[in-house]
Amino acid sequence: MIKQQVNIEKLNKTAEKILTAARKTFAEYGYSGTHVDEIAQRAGVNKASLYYQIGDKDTLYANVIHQVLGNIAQGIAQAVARADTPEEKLKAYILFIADAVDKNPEMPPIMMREVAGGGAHLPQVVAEDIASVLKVLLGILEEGKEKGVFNDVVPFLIHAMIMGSILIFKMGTPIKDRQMWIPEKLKARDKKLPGSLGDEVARLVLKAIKK
Amino acid sequence: MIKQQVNIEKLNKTAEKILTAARKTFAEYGYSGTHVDEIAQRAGVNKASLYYQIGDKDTLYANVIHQVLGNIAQGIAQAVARADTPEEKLKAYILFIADAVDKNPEMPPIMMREVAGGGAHLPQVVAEDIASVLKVLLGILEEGKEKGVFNDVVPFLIHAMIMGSILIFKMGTPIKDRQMWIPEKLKARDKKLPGSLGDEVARLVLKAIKK
DNA sequence: TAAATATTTAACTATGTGGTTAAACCTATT
DNA sequence: AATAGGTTTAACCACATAGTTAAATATTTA
Repeated sequence: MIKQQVNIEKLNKTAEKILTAARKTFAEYGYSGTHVDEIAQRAGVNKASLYYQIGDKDTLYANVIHQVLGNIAQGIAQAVARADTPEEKLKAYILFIADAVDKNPEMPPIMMREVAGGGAHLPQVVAEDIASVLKVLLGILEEGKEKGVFNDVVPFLIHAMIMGSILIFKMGTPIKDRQMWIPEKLKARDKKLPGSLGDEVARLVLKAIKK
Repeated sequence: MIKQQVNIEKLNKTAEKILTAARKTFAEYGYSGTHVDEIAQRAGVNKASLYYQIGDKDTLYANVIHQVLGNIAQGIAQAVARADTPEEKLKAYILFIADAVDKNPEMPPIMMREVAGGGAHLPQVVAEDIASVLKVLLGILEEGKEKGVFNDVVPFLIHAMIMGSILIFKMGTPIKDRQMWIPEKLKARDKKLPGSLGDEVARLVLKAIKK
């Protein structure tokens, strides 16, 4: 599953159109549900051109997933570094992820399907990026524990809680709102999210682990 | 996408084998990634027999998803009813879900892919089941708020937090443990989950929303 | 401008996949 | 045992889909 990466810096117009179309299509239908013909059609290019510019379906997917998931790591590290206390660092961490998800609406479905599939087509580059994000979280939690502001927690469960809250809320809301038989109270209540999703998740998680 | 439901009560051996194989295969590869031939092969029956007993791929999937997601609703309501205080009810709620996931390892991947796909092939029966689960949670949170033990929260975000924590932790752990470049500290720490996953999630969520 | 190179295209191929069919094979009833 | 109804099966079909090819068309280089 490890395929060549297209140099994203020097992408021509055609390749850009293809990758954008691929990102949307993979996000919508998943790897197996996506047809190369549809990507070509959405991009407005001939299928052979797609193969010429990027490569086969696997390569296409590897590039998309790298583009979507790969570039978050360093951003997080920077955002966290700017904060002082463990509380502020954790808040910065969560806000950055929530913001990345906002700016990158294809990320939630792709990540969720990837997790659901056991990371079967995760290229190593991306897995390493994720690992580095986890390492940042681990550092924050340890510092908080040492300084006596956080309880002893299971780091990966905190990760699951943060990512899960954000991903499921993002993806679940449209489904919920489409269903008529959902109690009105629930819909009404969720409309008035106090602040951003990131703010709210940060509040809850901080309250959950603070001493 | 709404298809006939096979009467699960009076299932013969063949149909059972087929549905079991289908459940595993759909969980592993998702709807589009699953091939009817593989289900038949895993079940040890001829493909035509599969069509004779259950129906086409859509019907097969609808039955699987109903079997996996549908029967939780009433169980939750009962478990919650047995508890007295809102805190105990919420704990019972979370423990029941964690337990259901444990007993039903196909549930996490199927649910996650369903959410990722925007609930595109969710049969109405199942969607209604999920709605009733949400209604139970809403009741608990409102009671807690009225009695002054819970803060004012966004119910669907609490739902996302509970489900997200459980699903992502369950599905993410094997991926994480397979990756060599994950910090050893993280792996070691997670080995000693104090109590069950449900216990830990319940503790965190309760602490997050308690006044 | 002309040759060489890069890029795009329509048409094609091979294979995979969902679904069907008609015959063979059980199983129970008379 | 003979018959009828239910069940399974091998073989088959139509279509979809990933990937290729060789020619046509831009683009760059000399």
